[in-house]
Amino acid sequence: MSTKQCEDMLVGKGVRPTAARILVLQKLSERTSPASLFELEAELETLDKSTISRSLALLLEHHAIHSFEDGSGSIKYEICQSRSETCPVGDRHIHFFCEVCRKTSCLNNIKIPVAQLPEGYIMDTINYTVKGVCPLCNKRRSLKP
Amino acid sequence: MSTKQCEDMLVGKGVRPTAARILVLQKLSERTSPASLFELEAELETLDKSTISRSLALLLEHHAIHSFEDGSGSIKYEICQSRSETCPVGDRHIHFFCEVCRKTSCLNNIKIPVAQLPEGYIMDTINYTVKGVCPLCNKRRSLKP
DNA sequence: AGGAAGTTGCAACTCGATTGCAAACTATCA
DNA sequence: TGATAGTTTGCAATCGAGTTGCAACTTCCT
Repeated sequence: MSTKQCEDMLVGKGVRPTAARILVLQKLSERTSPASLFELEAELETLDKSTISRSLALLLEHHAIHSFEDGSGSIKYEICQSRSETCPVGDRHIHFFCEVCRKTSCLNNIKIPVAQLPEGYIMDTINYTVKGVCPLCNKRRSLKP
Repeated sequence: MSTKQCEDMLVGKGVRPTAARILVLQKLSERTSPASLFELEAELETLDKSTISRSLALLLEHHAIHSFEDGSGSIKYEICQSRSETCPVGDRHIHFFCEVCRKTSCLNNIKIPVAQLPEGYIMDTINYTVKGVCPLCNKRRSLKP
């Protein structure tokens, strides 16, 4: 997304579009896989870790981004694809965490299966993350055993 | 489970049944909801945090227990229900994390929906955790708004 | 019994993330 | 324009979960 688009998205979500927030959102929009705070820090050299952390918290609060744990030990962040105010959980895709290369990827074509909860439970979001071995590592493995 | 049963389970999984490991496994077997390292430490006063941590790592390795992230910031552990060597992911239940009381509970009747992965991906395990508001907190909320 | 291997507790450390605080910036209004 | 209140940012310190190095202890085997 362009800087302008990011700015517009922030305003649309009710967030004051500061330089730092635009940079964080734009970086997330450019990526093809979810990013951790650490990765964002490395890719946004001009911003401090704490500034990125606070920006992410604000973007999360205003539903401009999602977060989830993939088992890597750090929380992953991803821009919210849906432009609607409430991003329906059933529209969201699942993630795959490779235990060999420790990379998380989006399985964009596979949507999160939404379970029917018992009476009384209110669903906010679902973390559906598959752990295993990705095709690349799988191939690498079978070549040199 | 009795001490003897825990010991047998450890031996069956190929783990030397030391006092610490039996205590950790037994504590997990007694609980109705998953426990964090911190909780286990509090409930097992005679054992050191590091001993519990190492025991959990070993039990995980030998598939006597499962672990998953619920978004609380700490990893949760749960005894493996299935007595079979490989605990099939489709037999496992989903979890619910309440964002109000920050407690994780098992939804024993709801099994993890298993997605079909694209060619080349090897599935090891799935983390399916729903976040939201539990019935108790929901009720409490509606009483005093 | 004696020695090797495995296990445990303590303290120190690692790592991801957050917080307190002061400086810098922004918006608003006189 | 300049004063001022409110917001945002960067730095350093801190937090909290978890792991590791090491020495003491236990278990196992002959």
